[in-house]
Amino acid sequence: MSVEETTKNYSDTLNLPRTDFPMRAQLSKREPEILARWQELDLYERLDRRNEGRQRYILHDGPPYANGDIHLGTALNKILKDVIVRYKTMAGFDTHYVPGWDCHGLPIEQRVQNDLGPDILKKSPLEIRLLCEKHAEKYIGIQRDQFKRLGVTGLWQRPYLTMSHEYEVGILEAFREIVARGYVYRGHKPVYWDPIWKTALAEAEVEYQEITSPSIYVRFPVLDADQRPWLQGLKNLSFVIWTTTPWTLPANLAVCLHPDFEYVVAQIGDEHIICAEYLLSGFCEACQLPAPKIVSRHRGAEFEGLHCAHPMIEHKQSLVILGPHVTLEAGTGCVHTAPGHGMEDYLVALKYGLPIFVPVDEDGRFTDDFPMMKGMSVWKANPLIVDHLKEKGLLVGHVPLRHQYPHSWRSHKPIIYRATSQWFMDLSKGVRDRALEAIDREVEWIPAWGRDRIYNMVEMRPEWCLSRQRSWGVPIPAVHCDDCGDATLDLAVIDRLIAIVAREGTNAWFQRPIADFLPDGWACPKCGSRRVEAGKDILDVWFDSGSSHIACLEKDPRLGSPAALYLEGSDQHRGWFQASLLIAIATRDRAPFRTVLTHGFTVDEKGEAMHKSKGNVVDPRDIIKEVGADVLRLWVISEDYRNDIKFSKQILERMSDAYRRIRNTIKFLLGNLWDFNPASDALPYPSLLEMDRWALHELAVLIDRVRKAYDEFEFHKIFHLIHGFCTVEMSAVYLDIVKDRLYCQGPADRERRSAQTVLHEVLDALLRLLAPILVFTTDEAWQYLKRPEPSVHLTDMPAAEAQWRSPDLAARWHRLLDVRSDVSRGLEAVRRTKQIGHSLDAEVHLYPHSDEVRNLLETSRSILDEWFITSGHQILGTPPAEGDGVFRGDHVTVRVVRSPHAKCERCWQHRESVGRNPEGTSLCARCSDVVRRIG
RNA sequence: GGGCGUAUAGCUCAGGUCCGGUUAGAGCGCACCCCUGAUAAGGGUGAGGUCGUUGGUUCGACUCCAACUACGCCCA
Repeated sequence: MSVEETTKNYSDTLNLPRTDFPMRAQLSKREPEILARWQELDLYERLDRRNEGRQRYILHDGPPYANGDIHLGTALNKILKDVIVRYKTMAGFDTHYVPGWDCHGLPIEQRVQNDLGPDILKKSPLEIRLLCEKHAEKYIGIQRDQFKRLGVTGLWQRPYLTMSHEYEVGILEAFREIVARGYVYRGHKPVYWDPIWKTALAEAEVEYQEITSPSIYVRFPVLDADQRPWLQGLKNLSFVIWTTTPWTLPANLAVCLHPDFEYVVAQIGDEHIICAEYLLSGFCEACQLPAPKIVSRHRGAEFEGLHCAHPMIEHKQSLVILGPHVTLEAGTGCVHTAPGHGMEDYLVALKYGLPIFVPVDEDGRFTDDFPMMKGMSVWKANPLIVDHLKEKGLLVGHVPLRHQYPHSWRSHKPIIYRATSQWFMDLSKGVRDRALEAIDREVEWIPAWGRDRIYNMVEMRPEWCLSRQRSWGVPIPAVHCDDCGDATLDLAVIDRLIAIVAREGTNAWFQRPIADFLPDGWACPKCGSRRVEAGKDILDVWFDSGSSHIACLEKDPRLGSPAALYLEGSDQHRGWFQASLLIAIATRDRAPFRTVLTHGFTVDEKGEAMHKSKGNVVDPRDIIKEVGADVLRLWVISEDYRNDIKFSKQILERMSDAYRRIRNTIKFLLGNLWDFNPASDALPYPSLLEMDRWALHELAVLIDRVRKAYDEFEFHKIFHLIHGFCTVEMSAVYLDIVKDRLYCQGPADRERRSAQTVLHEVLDALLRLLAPILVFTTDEAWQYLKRPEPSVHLTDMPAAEAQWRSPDLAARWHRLLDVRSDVSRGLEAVRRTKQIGHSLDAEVHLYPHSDEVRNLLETSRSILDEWFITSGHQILGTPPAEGDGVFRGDHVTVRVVRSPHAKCERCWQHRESVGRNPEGTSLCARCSDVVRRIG
């Protein structure tokens, strides 16, 4: 018999690991198979049924927009939600996760319009709406498949859609309640306006092109200089403003100054002008004025309340006001303010209670409100206005300017800013204040700074403009009078609409005659006319999604509002969280969520945002194809999502490494449990070897910490805890050590069963703890455990047994780990000299540095060889000098020598007993005994 | 320009927080070594950080203060 064959034979007597659980994951191939199995199992239904009746924990899904494929950020968001939902489910809650989609809105309408091209002219709003609906349906299907592929579980067959009839009813009910409470009013607001198409445009529909505009400096003569002692006696005193849109001057109502800037009164010839000091010289140069002489300096705030003569309209005045939006980048620091034609002008006008004056009609022509040029287009009026100013001596300078100016994406012609009639939600009648109160009293914000963020936003935001001049959305059921032009919101009309929408959807508003929605004999409340038509405006889509707590949560008896948790990106402090909060406050007088959790944004390795133009966009589908959804999920939880979440090639490689390590640990555990039946083979806790009880203590610590991290949404800690446990406590220490017992002892020996008992507990806990994260891998492994539950997802979170926790045991074994580290370093030093290879070739002489360590070692003698994986040890007295196999560690000095004994061919330990057995084999006493017993 | 954040080894994270004080930790990766009975695995040792920058307070700051820079989100 050759040596090789002998070795092989002894190999056969070992209990080597056995499992078909593959080392290589091949997730991109295996995951779809597991998904199919879940489908067959009806896993979601089983889970959902199991949950029914338990305490609720409702994570309410913020609906993604039903347009395009999912991106990395969407994937991250859904994975985070899924981890929470799955954890809470396994922790004993009824989670009933209903995903949703946001279906209405401009992006889809725009896509449809683009596809239609010029044909759009021939389409009615209703036809456009049908195309939009189709588009949304298509992408809901696409995204749903992509989410499922990520392993996200939920009620995919019955999601909530903001365009469903049921949901639309909910939106209208919310709107009705807000109308009923008197929070909706008609007001004005400037919008981008295309005078060619006579239509409002959204920001996204505006493109910028370079044009030449008249750039003029205009005097606003001060009428009441005598009100300020420091202005008295100054001749020809005026503010000077700068504008590139002379046509907005007729609509001027104010001159706006920055309260904190330094302004000067400057003398130029026989006149005095007021402008920001910083801009004085530049402006004089531009207007080719002689050098000014500074008369006095004042803060902007000191001019507030003065009046100027209106430059275009006789007997009209312009008020001097203050605003923080004034800049020193160009002009004079005195800003011509026309609230009907500029967003900032509008906002500052609201503060001062100025009217929103719009002397321009939908064709871009002046109205009766500016009789001088009535009927003339603003573009034609521009030069005439400049001439007029020159005649009146108000023009200080005129310098044509090339600059970027907004154009319509449809007509490609310059557009104007123009205030139009809109519906608003009134925040001033208590809604804002109650919302602020709720932010502090009713909601936990995670991270805590989310509170400051949304609080400031709600506090500072303008009134909510609810109306949009689009087709794809929920109609605002206003009735417009043909005679007086008044628009009315009538609860009876809304109720009729709601009843019809429940059956037909909101298309009804666009296709049925208005009479269907009017109570008998309905007439315009203002003029009594019966000639009326349906309003064409739709609701802001934020109102759609912001109604979800009514349209989704309140409608489903399994859900209910408020929800336990909303979880979205931090952009939603302005978006969904705020819309939801305002609607809930305005209709239910409370917040719709108890906790709001936010995550950051996915960025590239440099921490920069992902943009198509930058070419750093990552498609989650590519990652899934390359490494699988479980690795992607592992990445999601490994990063602290409260900050920005970085993604890079390197990070993904590290994640794949980490995944492999976890997978291999699972494989090793499975491999050593092939002949272990927990019911009959597990040892009771008191019968376990001490080292094994220590391992259980470590497991208990892991379980406690991981569960705490789950409960506190600190997922990245879970990654580090579990990965560290697999790598350090298990692979590097416990599993490495326990291999001897597992392989070499008799299959049913106490030493082996004790270790297996622990391995089984570890594997069981590990799979459950990881189940919400590695949803595929843990379930794949679970099948090899042959448990009654067909899926790990139908089990509960593990809980550590109280008796496992033993701080005394832990303290003792942590000291032993310290010594082990010294021994390892000593072994390594000798290994470098090639005197030993495997640590089993060595015997270690230990010289403790303290009585405490000596005592520790003396009382641990029976396990020291196993613990160090060496062949023999001695505990000795005075440490020798360092050098030649002697290493001075932190706790012991170690001398490493080659074991003088022969090597057991079975367990590879060097033992005095090797060969001293009746059979005459080159085995140690332990192994010859085992071999004899197993025959 | 405003509001809210972030900035510790190549990567992912700890920590020191409120009471500033000896050599700032872990895992991964990397280098080198060992093993070949977890094997496209496993073990060991080791090298990596002026804790974003600059000032200030202090006997002493990564930790306190200020300014700045970069990056992110939301506004303007």
